[in-house]
Amino acid sequence: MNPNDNFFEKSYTIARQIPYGRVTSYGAIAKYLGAARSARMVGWAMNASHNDDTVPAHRVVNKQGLLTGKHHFDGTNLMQQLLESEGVKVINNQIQDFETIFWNPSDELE
DNA sequence: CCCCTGACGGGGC
DNA sequence: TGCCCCGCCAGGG
Repeated sequence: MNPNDNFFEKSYTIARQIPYGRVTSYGAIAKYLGAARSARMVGWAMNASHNDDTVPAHRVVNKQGLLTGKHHFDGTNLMQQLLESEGVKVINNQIQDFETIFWNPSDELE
């Protein structure tokens, strides 16, 4: 990855590699980027990615598997709908079998 | 320029 | 196990 890319771009690069039907967390991305304590910035990056439809921001949730960012999508549960359309079960903002579908960039990427 | 907030997470107690 | 506090850093008031 190009080290000259800014934090936002790096976050997008990782997010774009999340496989269909899988999810990861803000912290996992931050950690992979070498900024484990800046998970909030990843959230900020996702917020700024609203214009960029190539970034699957709905596949990024918090470490518990909660859809904490659903309020930032259009409508009330667009984020949940997007996930469910990929086969991800969501009940009361909580992703089911979270540990099973969790995709860790630190494990899958180099 | 200072203060507060936020799609988070870890560590302390 | 759970609550609370603190670091992180970009933006807005």
